[in-house]
Amino acid sequence: MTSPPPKLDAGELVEGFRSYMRDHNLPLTHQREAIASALFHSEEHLSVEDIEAILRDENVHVGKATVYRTLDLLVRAGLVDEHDFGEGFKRFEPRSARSHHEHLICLACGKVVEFTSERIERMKALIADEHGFRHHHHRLDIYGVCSECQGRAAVTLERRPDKPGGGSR
Amino acid sequence: MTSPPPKLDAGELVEGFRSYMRDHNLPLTHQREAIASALFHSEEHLSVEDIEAILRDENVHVGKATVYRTLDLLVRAGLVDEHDFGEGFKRFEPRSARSHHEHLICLACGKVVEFTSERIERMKALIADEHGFRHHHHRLDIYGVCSECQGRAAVTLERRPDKPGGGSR
DNA sequence: GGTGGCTTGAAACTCGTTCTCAACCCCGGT
DNA sequence: ACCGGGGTTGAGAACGAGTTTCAAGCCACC
Repeated sequence: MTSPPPKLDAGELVEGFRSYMRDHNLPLTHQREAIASALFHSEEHLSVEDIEAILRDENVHVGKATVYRTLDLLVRAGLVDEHDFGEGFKRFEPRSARSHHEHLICLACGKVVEFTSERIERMKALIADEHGFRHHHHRLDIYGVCSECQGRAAVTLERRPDKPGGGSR
Repeated sequence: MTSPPPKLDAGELVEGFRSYMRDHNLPLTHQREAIASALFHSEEHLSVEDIEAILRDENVHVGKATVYRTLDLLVRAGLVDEHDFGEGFKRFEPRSARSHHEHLICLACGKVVEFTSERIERMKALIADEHGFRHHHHRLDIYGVCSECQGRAAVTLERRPDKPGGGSR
């Protein structure tokens, strides 16, 4: 959906995956490599469906159970982050070298923009502390309409996760 | 799960619901009143299952389709907020007179604590602006372990929504 | 090359949520 | 009070993301 920006360290991630597998005595199958590679070479926040489509385009057939299983593996390996933008399904994103980031989601076109904020990082720790919580992780998603979509006349906000008016799945 | 704090303006909300129905020429059925009342008189973030249990205890039988439909109605009426804490199902909360608030979720016991932060309110607008987004709404959930659960020895973080290691549904 | 154990894929299954449709109820008019 | 029509209800079927099952297959080490 967004223009394809410079790839980040896909190679590194693939290498990290290989060594994780080796270290854990897990076989590195073709399927696993294909899935990991598809995800690592993408800048998007991919859904399982997206991943299946990419593999299909590459004429690699992988059952969906395997896709789910491998994504689980990647998440547990710490190489991929799992997100729920309230669409009714999950999205996955390679964990880059970049620090933790938040998301801006366009309600009109679905585009996801990432950003970081030192201040928010500090604040969340403070707030957890204030309430006696030991902070584990957090999630900040800001939903709005991106500049491009604001241009288009009378944008109807179809996808409105976690808010009034949200449609069906 | 939490101790029952002073009820907020349940009566007001029920009244608001009645006038919304009247204004929109929608029939006010027993089922709808029962569902709205159950939700408005609760301080918790209720799941559909929770609501069904409350109604069952009151010996009011309501089909689950109706529960979902009525919740939809309440959300559209702006009287109820819908939340997704990554548990695989939604939770509903009466929209109190209080301003928008964020959530602190205990990964061990599931307790949800609400808080507000002027600074975060301002920051989210600023950030949206910076990226050319017209801000619509946002969601900030902080996951951690509450003070009570920190006491219990070796708490295993079973429910880890939106993060590595998250279990099944 | 053989072999043991983990992985795979298809299909069945789970579970939250939505849809379908005939029976039913609310409510304004009488 | 009674009617009538349009929205509502409930049971169950349907749906869709995600998980489980299990026999067949592949990886890696010998």
